[in-house]
Amino acid sequence: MATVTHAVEDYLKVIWKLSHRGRKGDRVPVGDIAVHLRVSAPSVTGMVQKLQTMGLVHYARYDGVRLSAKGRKIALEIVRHHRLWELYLHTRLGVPLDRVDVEAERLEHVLSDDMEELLARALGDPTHDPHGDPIPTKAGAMGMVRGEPLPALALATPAVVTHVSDRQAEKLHYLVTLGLVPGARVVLLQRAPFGGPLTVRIGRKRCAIDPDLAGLVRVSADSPAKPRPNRRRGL
Amino acid sequence: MATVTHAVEDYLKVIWKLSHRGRKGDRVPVGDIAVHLRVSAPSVTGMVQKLQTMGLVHYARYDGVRLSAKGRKIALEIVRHHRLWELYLHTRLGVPLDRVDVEAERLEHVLSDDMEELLARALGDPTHDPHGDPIPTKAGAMGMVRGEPLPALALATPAVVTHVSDRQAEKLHYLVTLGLVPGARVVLLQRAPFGGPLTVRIGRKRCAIDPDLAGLVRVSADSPAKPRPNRRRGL
DNA sequence: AGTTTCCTTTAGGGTAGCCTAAATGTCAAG
DNA sequence: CTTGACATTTAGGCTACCCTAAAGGAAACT
Repeated sequence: MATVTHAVEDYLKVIWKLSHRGRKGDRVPVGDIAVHLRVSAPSVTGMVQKLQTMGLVHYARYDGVRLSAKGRKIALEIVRHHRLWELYLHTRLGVPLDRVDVEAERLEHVLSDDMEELLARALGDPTHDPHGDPIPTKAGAMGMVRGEPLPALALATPAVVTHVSDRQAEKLHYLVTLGLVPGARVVLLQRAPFGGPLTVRIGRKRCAIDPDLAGLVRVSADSPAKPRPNRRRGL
Repeated sequence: MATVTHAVEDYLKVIWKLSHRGRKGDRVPVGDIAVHLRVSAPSVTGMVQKLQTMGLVHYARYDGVRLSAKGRKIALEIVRHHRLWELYLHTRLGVPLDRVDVEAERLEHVLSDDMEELLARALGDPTHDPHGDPIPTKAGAMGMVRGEPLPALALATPAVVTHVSDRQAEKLHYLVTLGLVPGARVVLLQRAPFGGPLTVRIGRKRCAIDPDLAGLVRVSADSPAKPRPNRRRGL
């Protein structure tokens, strides 16, 4: 079996991510992979063919890519690494929420099994990363993203942020400056008509926010049962 | 200027290390580099030529390699990364002393300036790594290895281990099992004649140890001024 | 069906870093 | 000063990953 290089890991992770957007089954278009990896389409075709000979993906010309069981296992390992590092960087080193992704991107490829175990233990075998995304277990099982989209929250109901999407870096950065991070207490005060802005109380500040942007945030009505760890201030 | 790849960093680090053994000035033989990087000699020649065109080393055929100022700066950065990670892994994650090197070997290449700063701060801007090796400052200044070789210690004088060489992995492992790690309290009880074994009290255990092996350990007569952090047990 | 448009793939190249085999330089001992 | 032992370099090749330009398929509109 050929070696699983960093590049291979990157491809598998991206394929895994994209296959969860449920467009055409779980078949991922080659072009999408190219965009997300910032690589040319021919490069992707080439690598995907290689991944197939390695038994990591299923692939037919002009018909998208699908992870094999073996490929998915590796992808989940990488995701686990990534999210463990994110949590670690955020809670232990104080790396700001909107920067952990970039750092973890490089660290994820560099984590031995021993270290993974120590890292997970030091963090108390966590189930979610600092964005609220679930961390796959070593066996490959994975929880759900918790909560409902902030725009769907009932008015005047105290809630806690459970998840902030990290898909778009700049938007995430803005949400962080608003204080809209996992663990924050929020109340939806008002919904302007015609898809207008939401008025939200975040902590003790109040602000208006576009519903599309707010859609990147998930909240859970205030059951203070699960106070997730989210110590330390940002940089 | 060409990119500083991981491989380039590895070469510079090894050249830096080897140039400190003071054999022929600071000119490092190509062959030694090959041995230490577990790479063929021709590969080294090729890379060294490339490093020269990058202005990172001085090099003349058949006459060894010397770091340029630019090369040394990069090498010291990598050493700083390496030793910061070692200290972090050991004190914060409980990675055993005889394994931190391997892990840090990969992590050293993956540390942004921001992260380096956070890491150093989280550790209290330390001056020495868990083996007792000095950590270069960001500016490139570096302290000394402290203490004297254990075999040179005066008899019956309480002392503290300040440094354990990590050059030979198996020997280090053995020293760790003896408890001969930085911070440990030792007393040299007896020196057998004709280069025979030393009898040493380590903590409250007593053991006999070959003087060559003991030479890998440095100690400082017991001034309890600097109790270096060395928390957590091993794996 | 014909044609346009938008993927996607093939063809052909490039760089980085490693290798082995063969040639060449250095140095010391006869 | 020659020769043998050993270190080093040159020559030629391989793999991994990326690229651009051009060819090929699929799907949608006329």
